[in-house]
Amino acid sequence: MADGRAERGDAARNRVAVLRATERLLAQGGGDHVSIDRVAALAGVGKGTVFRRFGSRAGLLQALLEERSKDLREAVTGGPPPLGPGAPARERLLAFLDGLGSIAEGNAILLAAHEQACAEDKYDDPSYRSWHGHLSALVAEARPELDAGFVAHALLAVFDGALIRHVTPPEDPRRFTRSVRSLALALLGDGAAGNGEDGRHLRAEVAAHAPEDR
Amino acid sequence: MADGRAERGDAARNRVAVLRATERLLAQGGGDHVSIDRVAALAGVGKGTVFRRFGSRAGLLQALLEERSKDLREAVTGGPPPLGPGAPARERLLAFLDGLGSIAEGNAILLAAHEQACAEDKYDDPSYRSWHGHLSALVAEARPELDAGFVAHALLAVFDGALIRHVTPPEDPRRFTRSVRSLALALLGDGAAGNGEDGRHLRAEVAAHAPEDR
DNA sequence: GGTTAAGCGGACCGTCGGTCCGCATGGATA
DNA sequence: TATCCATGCGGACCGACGGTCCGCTTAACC
Repeated sequence: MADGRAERGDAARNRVAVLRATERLLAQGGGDHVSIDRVAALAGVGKGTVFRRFGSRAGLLQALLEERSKDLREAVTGGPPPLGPGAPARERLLAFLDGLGSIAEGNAILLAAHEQACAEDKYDDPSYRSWHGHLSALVAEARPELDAGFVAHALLAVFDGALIRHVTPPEDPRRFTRSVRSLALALLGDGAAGNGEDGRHLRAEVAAHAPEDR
Repeated sequence: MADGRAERGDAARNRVAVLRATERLLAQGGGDHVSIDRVAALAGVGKGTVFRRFGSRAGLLQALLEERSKDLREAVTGGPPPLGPGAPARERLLAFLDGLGSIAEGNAILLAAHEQACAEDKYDDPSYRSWHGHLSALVAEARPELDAGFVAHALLAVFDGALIRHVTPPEDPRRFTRSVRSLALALLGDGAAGNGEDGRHLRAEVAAHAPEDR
């Protein structure tokens, strides 16, 4: 966006064709089933086109992932509380993890494929950096005595495609997100502000900072 | 071990040659620098031999990793406290994480290469299963109200080769292990002030999922 | 020395991610 | 509508990879 030149019509058409082909392949086979050759063939496009558009296999998967998490990103930066600014850090953090959990549960295979493709560069990926920045700011605010940066890495480390598949039984597809939430609660010291149902206990041991964001 | 047949002399010799070649390549280049062809060539051995011995690239790296963590495994199962049986769960857990941290810090590249090679099967790897079993038993004992299985996965998730390299500055090679320890302390509730005395609650918010993963 | 199963090696295979470059075309301009 | 060229296209091509196969060698036991 904001490029000097606008994207040409055929280019735009091809981009969505490639993206759609990728998700179809992802859905019908494992992550390693998605090779560039296959994607290109299914999209009815040359291989070179895929690389011109996305740079690499990792870039392609990244783009798809970004598309799937765009809503969350917007909600986090500019939406209403508790995801967006305005809510206490602790609540924002839990809400964010819930949101990320939903996405991750629905895209475990994509996630795994992306991790595989990124290999070492995963932590330099702008998308990862942004989640990490957000999370670690919230951790720093909610629990200043912790090493926020590392805790944020640790929380994100759990969003591993293969792990999600490993701990998700077919009959309980939301279990992963619940587990993440209870992990976060244990880390933050489970005060209040869980889900609405059992918010009866309230604990003020570690001062929860007043609502103030950023 | 305990095979019907003993290992033939040349086979044994070749096995160590391959292992040594692998670690030399690992040391002198990145994880992707270790291809089977190169390993075989450096070991002065045919490619087929490597596969006969180790089954796959993942198996080869696994074997090397196992060799590097053999001491820890023995210390954990049969050694003196606090690593071995006898110490309180909390202390054993911290000692174990320290031990694993040391290994991981010294083998981040190997670790990363192994993760890359294992891809999806990582969580079925016997070595992973064993660490996970140990950790989750300790967590269950130290903090019965937590979902021990998932917490154990979360703690292990942090031992990611690429992450370790990412958070380890050259001038402080032990930083990762310290971070892990403080993470664990936060999770277990840091009995910071007193030792056996732990000022925290014991809340029984139902966090107990079935202790079973798929 | 003879026998035989275990081990060996490297040619071979299919596939992959990625590059390259001659050709087609969208779309702004006149 | 005719011209023009940057942008984009496609698929042949490349080197490298993990893994297999099979005819030959050899260690170890009688």
